[in-house]
Amino acid sequence: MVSDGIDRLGFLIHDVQRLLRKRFETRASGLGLSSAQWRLMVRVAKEAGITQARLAELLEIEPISVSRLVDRMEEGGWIERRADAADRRVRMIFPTEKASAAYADVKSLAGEVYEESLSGVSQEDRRLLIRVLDAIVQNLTDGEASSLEKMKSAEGAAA
Amino acid sequence: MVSDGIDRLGFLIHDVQRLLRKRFETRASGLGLSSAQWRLMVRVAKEAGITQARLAELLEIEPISVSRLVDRMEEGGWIERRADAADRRVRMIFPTEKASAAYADVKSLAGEVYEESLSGVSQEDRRLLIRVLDAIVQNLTDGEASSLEKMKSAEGAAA
DNA sequence: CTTGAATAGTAAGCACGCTTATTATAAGTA
DNA sequence: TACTTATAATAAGCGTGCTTACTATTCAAG
Repeated sequence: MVSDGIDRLGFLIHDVQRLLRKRFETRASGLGLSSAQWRLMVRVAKEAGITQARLAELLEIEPISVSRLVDRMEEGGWIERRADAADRRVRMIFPTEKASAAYADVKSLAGEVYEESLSGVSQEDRRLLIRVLDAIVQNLTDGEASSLEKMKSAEGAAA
Repeated sequence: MVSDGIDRLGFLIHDVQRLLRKRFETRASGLGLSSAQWRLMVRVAKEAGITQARLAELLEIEPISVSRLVDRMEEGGWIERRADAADRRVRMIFPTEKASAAYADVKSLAGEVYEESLSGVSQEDRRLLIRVLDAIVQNLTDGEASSLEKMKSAEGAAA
């Protein structure tokens, strides 16, 4: 009950995240693509022309973090910013040729890392792992992420 | 096979780690203790007088990262550095009164966060989660961490 | 004892997250 | 139309990780 290991959950998740990131970045070091940059690249690949504000929402990081990540990715030649004719505040993000060419390779590289990390784990246990991780995300997201808006409306009505 | 969700493992682990850290730090914000500082504090609580070099090994971060983490924790009044009479290179780390007093509270706070995150997950699934995460750490650690030393010996013999 | 390698700690500077504040533009309203 | 508020992006500066490079000290060989 006390020794079910749940008290190690935080440290364990921290370790797994660190090791996965390290191994991915070691593999991708030839490309010069970090895991944060890869996460953003996936979104841009799915929706070319996406705005930075939308990227911030999807990646659940702050707009300023997107801004600087995009800076470095633009320098690295992975994406490019273009102006939006309809809204001059907006910078639309497009993948470069280089990004489109590398996409499939990086994706399979990520797949290899996952495969290595799950060596010896049964298909059934893998499915359960994903299911439980999804549940954790749900539990920690409920009443946090989307309730920000609700809070604002509620408080706003009182003020 | 393709849709077992394993291709989301990296993003999922990343999200879980981020959400756990965020919730912990929100709860602990009154204390002014970050999750990185908490990880270090646990080690110091278990072994008062531990050296920074040993902390770097245990936390699996670089000595320079420990150095600056310890700087901030010293400023925060959580730990103190003391000289080692036997080895003047060494700075021994001790918890302060404040740290000792807060330890149990922070530990139970962490427990609450884990409990919230696992709401609705059966005891059996929790045990399996921990087991699989341990397996991943094993898989990603093998031939990396401890082989550093072996590499050095091997290369050293050739040079 | 002296020389050279190893070890403990730190400095400088970068990546990627944050908070807080600012600028430019759009959109809503009196 | 003019004023106010909201939105998109960025700037400045901090926390926590990294690499690379440095100092101080200890240890191992000779």
